[in-house]
Amino acid sequence: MDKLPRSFYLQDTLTVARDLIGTYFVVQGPKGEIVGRITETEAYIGKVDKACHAYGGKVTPRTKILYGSPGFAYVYFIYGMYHCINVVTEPEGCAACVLIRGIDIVEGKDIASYQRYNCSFKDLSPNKIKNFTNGPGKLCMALQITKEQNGEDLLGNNLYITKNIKGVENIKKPINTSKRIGIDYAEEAKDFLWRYFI
DNA sequence: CTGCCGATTTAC
DNA sequence: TAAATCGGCAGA
Repeated sequence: MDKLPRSFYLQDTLTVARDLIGTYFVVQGPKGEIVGRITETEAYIGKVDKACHAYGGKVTPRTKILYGSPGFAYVYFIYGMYHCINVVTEPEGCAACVLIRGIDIVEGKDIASYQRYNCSFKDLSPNKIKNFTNGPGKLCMALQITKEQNGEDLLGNNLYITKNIKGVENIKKPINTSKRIGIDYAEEAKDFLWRYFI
């Protein structure tokens, strides 16, 4: 189990977004461990990106964490009912991050299922399984990630990412790119191919 | 303090 | 296609 080091998050944001695909997101929650293989990410880079919350150097209480050290969680509340989790990238002073948009749960399915649908995983319909954690708000619901986790160190013990987990082969699949989702207001930035997925 | 809007999800 | 639902932020 190699926890990704600080130097990983220090890299260029597009590199981090691409290389996070296929890694394992681990949450030690109150009810136990949940592990999900990352299948979809998006990059946000404040300096040049009108879709980023910290575009143009904007500093607010919410965006402050983005300017800090890499390898910390940026969790924000959206649409009055959902949370999204990002990992902060690049050196301190650069507001940039990677949004985790999709995972496949490989451990702790039942815990996640109760947190998302309030029932056992075995009782999920095919449709619910398909829509289990294939969106940023969905996966935060399943992993019970809220603003409690905002600012949490991803090199700590509660929340981290590993390259591999024991007993599970990290199969490399072709990584696709596309425009990012839900940012049509962002002018030229809406066309950046900063979404990565398998 | 007021008012608008959103890096979404779900049901119809 | 539209509703749900409220914190964040800009502007008065």
